[in-house]
Amino acid sequence: MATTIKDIARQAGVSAATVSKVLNRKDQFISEETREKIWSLVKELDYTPNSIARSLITRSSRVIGIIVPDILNAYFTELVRACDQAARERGYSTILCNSDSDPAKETSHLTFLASHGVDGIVLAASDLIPDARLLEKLRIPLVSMDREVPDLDCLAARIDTDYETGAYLSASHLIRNGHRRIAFVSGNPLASNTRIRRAGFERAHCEAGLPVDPDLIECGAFNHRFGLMATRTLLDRTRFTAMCCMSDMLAMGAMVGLREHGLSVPDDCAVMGFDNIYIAPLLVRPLSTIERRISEAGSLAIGAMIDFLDDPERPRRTVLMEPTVILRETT
Amino acid sequence: MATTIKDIARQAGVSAATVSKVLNRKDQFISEETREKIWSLVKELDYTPNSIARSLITRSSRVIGIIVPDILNAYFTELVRACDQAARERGYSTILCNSDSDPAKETSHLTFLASHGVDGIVLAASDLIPDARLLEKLRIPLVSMDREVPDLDCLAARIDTDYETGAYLSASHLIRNGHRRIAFVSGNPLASNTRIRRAGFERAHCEAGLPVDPDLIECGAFNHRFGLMATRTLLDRTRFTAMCCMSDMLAMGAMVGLREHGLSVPDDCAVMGFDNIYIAPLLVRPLSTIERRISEAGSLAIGAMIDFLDDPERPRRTVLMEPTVILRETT
DNA sequence: CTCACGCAGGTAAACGTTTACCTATCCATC
DNA sequence: GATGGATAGGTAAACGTTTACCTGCGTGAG
Repeated sequence: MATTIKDIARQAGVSAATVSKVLNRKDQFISEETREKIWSLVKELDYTPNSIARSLITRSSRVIGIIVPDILNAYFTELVRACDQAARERGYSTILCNSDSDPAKETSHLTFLASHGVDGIVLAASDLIPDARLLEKLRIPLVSMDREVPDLDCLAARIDTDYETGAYLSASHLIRNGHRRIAFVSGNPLASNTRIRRAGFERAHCEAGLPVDPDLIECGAFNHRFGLMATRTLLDRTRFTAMCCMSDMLAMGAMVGLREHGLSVPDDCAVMGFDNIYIAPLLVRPLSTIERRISEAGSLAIGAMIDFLDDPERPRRTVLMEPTVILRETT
Repeated sequence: MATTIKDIARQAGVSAATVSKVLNRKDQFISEETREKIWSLVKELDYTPNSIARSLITRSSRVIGIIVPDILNAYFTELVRACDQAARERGYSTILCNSDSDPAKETSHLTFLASHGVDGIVLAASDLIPDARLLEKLRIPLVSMDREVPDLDCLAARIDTDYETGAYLSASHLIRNGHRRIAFVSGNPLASNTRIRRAGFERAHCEAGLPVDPDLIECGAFNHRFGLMATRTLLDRTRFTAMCCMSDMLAMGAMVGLREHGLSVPDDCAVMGFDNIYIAPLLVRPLSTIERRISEAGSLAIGAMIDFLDDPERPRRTVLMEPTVILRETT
């Protein structure tokens, strides 16, 4: 049986209310003597307040829920890590949920987090738009990252990356290097974060006076498995000298596919990634990529969330992060 | 304001107790009619029980805490993913904590998890032995993974890998391939999971009648940063034709170090990893390694935890997983 | 002497559930 | 016609906190 506030109160010869006041530093009207006695009992009995009981009454848990589509994708691992760290620095904790890009799971995580009384939810890029009705109903502050989300009044912030520019930079770099047939590999073709990247990819072609061959486009998912599959499909179907992958995980899969076909990177085929996950420089052939400052994004998300929790009236933030190019050895 | 059990009760014209009974399927003495009315109201009002209130009274949250030293290490990402999945399949959720191999953080996570009423804690490999007094006091079922932990009665299971054999297999493979000077890179030299691996490494040498040169040993941490640093140190200090890295992350760092020195893998220096993280085959030079079945380990951990929660009297399990060799292109 | 106020602390309700135990009705049995 | 066991459901306490409001007491001003 863990120590409760009542144990402290009894041993200190005061009421539970007094102990609570001291613990929460609302102790301006508590004598120095009582205060000291309480603190020393707290230490002695190793008392930790029961967060559950506290949450029940205060309706605040100082916990933030994070939903990502795939924690195995190193991008999200970094993001989650950054969120968690930022949260802890501000006295919050996080609960992680993995949706597998499955809307049903996402919905169930949303209700799970709600029933566990999280103070806010960070919803990271997933292919689909969440059930607006549910979000509306939960009334839990929400920070969306890199995804379309309806404009609810519980939307605390929106953290996005300028995908259009990122994809444009990636394609432009390859075009400048003389490539004329560039494959484009990205996630769910229906999701905005793929459509927008494709627009940037096409703009680069347009400005260079190059056509975009639909045979060079493969969209499906952002993981390495799809990167491999897409590369196999592309290699069977057509010819190209470079690949513009819209995530580093895709690029890693793509390089495996190229290797299978005996093609060397970057001599036979250049590869651009996107995200600059921490593994990118560790691949034995370090990956050229687009830097996205994952940690900063995670930190921003949590910061925005907590700011909103502190003061829901403050104007909503929407941050658009500018990507930059990192050149390594694959291009 | 979320719907509560009282809202349902009022609208159904029954007491909250009745609703609770129906919801928890303790409804043998509730009429079919009432039961249906309640369920339909639950659907209609989108009622989800408040887990906090429930936990408070039942003293069970159906949440399992997981503490890992470094979520960025792909090994732990996979482990956490597997734990989470296994937990969800059995109706539990997980809360993740990252200790950065810092005993102080680990302690604070332990009390955090306790105060949030988790039903159990999975403590994954970290360098140090946790504060036994604290564990003893928390009385929360514990599953330890790949680490030394005092023999408490709240220890539900211990999931370990046969590191001795793993390291032996790794070194033996390299010795069979004709290597005579093999570097050994591992984590914290004081931790048992490094000492044990070193024993296996030495046994392989012993059986082959080879000496172990202390100059070839570098122990520090299991991440890729230390892998890189250790490789630089080793290259400066001595000569070797192979590296026996005790984690894949170390191997990834090592390969970067070898590359810096213009050495090619495996021609100039062979590299063995340990863990078989999912990234290993994605490195452009796929990594030979020791397979550890991370997912199975995670799943076992959670299974053991929940079995223990279901029946604390059942005999404790200690599982020792046997590693196997996976040969790819780095050796 | 009264009043008001500052101080130190107590009282009890509340948060949303679960659950042990109680009540009331009905029907069959002796 | 009393007893008793199903059946259907209600009552209220409990979980561990927080917090609005109350109670004395002492003291200084009027």
